[in-house]
Amino acid sequence: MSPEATAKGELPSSTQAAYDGFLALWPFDNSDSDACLRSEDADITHDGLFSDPALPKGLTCGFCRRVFERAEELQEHIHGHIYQHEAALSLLLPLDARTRPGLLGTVPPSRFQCTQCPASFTLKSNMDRHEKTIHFNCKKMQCPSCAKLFRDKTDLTQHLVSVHSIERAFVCLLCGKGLGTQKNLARHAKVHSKDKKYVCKVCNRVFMSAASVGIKHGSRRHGVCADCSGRGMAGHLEPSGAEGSPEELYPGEGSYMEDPDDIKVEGDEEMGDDDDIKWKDDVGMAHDDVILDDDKDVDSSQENSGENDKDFTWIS
DNA sequence: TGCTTCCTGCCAATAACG
DNA sequence: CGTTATTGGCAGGAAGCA
Repeated sequence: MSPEATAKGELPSSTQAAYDGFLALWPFDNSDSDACLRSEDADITHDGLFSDPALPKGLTCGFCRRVFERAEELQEHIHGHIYQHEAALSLLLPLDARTRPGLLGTVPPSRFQCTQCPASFTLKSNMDRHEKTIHFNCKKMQCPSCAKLFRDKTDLTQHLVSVHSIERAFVCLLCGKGLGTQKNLARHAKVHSKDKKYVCKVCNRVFMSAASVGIKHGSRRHGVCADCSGRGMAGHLEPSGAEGSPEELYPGEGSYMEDPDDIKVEGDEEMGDDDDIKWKDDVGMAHDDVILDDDKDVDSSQENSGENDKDFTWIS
């Protein structure tokens, strides 16, 4: 994250990720089938919360729809919601973002904030799109085969090709496998390319896909595999076990590094065939699986041992 | 300026494999 | 059955166009 970007108030990727996580906690209401009209129908209270016109006004919680008999009870109840959300956000956001004024209450300059949730966007049109699709559940493109709704033509086309079409227009030149979309072909190509593997910076295990690095939410952002980020973390901690969370162990921008200079496993030529890949010996993992053999790997692993907390080992 | 479209990355679900 | 690879869908950024 450049200072310029910081000065502009843009969110670091980790912060945006925290935002994403927070959005999952935000009480979206997509239940209204006629939600495209909702922006006109719905009332926004002074707290910025939805008040459903169909429910008794002023006595219904905009978060959970609980109905109260007295306004004071409702007010106290809503404050509880707000406290919960702010507490959750304070845990999700990096320290600098927590302390930076404006993040919880307003948008950074040059960004457009959604009127219904804390999300902000670089373009107003993107914000409008967000509000329509997320808050008003307005998706115009419908699949003629399964009636599933999509945001735009591209998503629908991708769905049609990948789900309903037998034809696989995009063929892998290396294995002949056909894929429905260019995106899937590009992703499939990584299977053959040895220059795109993902290595956990704690245990150095190599994964074929980014999704496999951290199945569990969040761990991938720190370049730590699911094992090391959560349940399996204890095995890789210092005996003192002082610092517990992956966030504490691997702070920073939250994004993985993609710097070939930091790669210590000598990816391309060292790995040879995929079958040659094995687990690192020094982490005590199962040896049935693949690992980067080669003395160089061991050496570089040792070199890297003291800087595990520096960068995500991202082979590219 | 607003809308549409494409590109991209992420996550969850599922298939494949040992 | 556990782990890894693959896939489909979602959503934000940004370019193109009227």
